[in-house]
Amino acid sequence: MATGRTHRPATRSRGIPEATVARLPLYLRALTALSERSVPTVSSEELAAAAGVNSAKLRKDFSYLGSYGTRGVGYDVEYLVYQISRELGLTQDWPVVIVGIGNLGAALANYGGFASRGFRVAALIDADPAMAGKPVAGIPVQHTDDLEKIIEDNGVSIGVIATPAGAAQQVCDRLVAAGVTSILNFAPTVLSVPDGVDVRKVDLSIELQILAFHEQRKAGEETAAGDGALPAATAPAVAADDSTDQGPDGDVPAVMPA
Amino acid sequence: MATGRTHRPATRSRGIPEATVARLPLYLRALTALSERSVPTVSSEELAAAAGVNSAKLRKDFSYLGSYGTRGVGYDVEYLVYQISRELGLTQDWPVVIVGIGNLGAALANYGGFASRGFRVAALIDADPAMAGKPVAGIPVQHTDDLEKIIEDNGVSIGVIATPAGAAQQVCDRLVAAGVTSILNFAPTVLSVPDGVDVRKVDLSIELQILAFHEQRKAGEETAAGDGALPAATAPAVAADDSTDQGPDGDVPAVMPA
DNA sequence: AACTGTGAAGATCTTCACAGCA
DNA sequence: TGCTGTGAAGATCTTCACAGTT
Repeated sequence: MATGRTHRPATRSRGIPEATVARLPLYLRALTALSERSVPTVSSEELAAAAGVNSAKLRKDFSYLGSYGTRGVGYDVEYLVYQISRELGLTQDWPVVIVGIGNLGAALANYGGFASRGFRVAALIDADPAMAGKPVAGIPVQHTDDLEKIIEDNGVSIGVIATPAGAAQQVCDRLVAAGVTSILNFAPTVLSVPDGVDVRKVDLSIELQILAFHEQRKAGEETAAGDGALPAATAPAVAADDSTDQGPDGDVPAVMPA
Repeated sequence: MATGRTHRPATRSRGIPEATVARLPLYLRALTALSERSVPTVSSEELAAAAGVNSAKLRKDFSYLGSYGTRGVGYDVEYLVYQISRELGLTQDWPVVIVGIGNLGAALANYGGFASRGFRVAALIDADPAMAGKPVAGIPVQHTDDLEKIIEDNGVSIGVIATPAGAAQQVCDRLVAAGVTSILNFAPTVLSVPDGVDVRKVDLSIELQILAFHEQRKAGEETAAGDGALPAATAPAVAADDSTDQGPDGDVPAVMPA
């Protein structure tokens, strides 16, 4: 979605596949955990298991970043953490604004992992005058009227939209006009943005619908395949593949923000 | 991720591509909006624009469901809404439990769109004894001790995990053991599940990291490509493609649920 | 004339399998 | 010997372009 947009001929050299980029955060998390346990090196097999992907895929992914491993040994954990962080642009600080401080917006503001890795909540913005000044997660909520000024003053380039669907496009337009070039959209709307602006969407409704689809199919198979014959595998296996399919929503925004 | 899992030889006939399934909710939402405006028919071109995808893709997607359109005319909105709903399994009611009623869990419980389309919050579960009995979104929170009973009594097959990362796998195991076969995971953990159980993950941290990657690249291009020559397109264009890349997280769960 | 449905080409992504280095 | 890095095969997904239908 919106992300993989190839503005320009899609650079050949710096060309890290979008699917790979989407997995780098996973690897980074697994590596961070290893780092905290002071594990010095990991093999592609071990790391792949921790990240829930297959080892060939992981090696191929890393090959796009360069040759950071050592044959016969594996990868140096600290070194990889640094390289991936750098590649993802996490060695710098990204000020983020959250627009729409309702249930979800407040939950996001309280999200601990935010600050943990390169991101900092620079401001909370809401259209409700009654919210203005009220602190959420220790940060005073500001009114939408000042959106442009806030974006500019803080040099914000990443915005999170957690408003109701109806307000999303308008908020998006203002964010973009003010200089934001990356948007994480929690409202169940398809946002229109100029070329060069990336949009990613997160939607509870869509996810549930996709699960329902598979759930329904399972129910059907039971009857058709006749359960009983071929007990089917039940041994625990790593599930998380690489979510190459997630999709946006379908109805109302995840929680009705202010 | 976990979803596209092809248990069994991957049925040939009923084989709707995973990428298509992920887009059906998008189409459904666009169609529902048209239906509310009493629009009788739409062309693939119009619907595609509303859903933020390209029309050829939409037509191909629909072709997997059957031939529901009329050449020279388009698609009957009501009919398509029904067909897609049926395909997604939304013509039946899916009881859902949310485990971990912290900031995020509460926000999810309050999510209006939940009930709107086939889903019903059957129960809220939290490990904090102090939460027990307290109503959230009008539903009394129940203690984790009763998890199995709740799942069985309500015939729940879809569970939402909004606990801290540390508790996720354990909760997942219990949900699965009690009969849940589809899980929506908001905790930043790779869940291990038996074959046949679908897991989808939603992670704020991952999404932001992916945006940061592209954001960083944009900054680099500016300098390299030398802005000035070739002003580049700036005309608003539909952004939302089809989120075929979303990924799971990387650090802490979206908001620290109880 | 307008628009769907789809074979075929193209682009991406995944997985295999093994050469090559430590 | 152990494990990475990667060409090549395979699987999916996307887009084209046009035949077919109303």
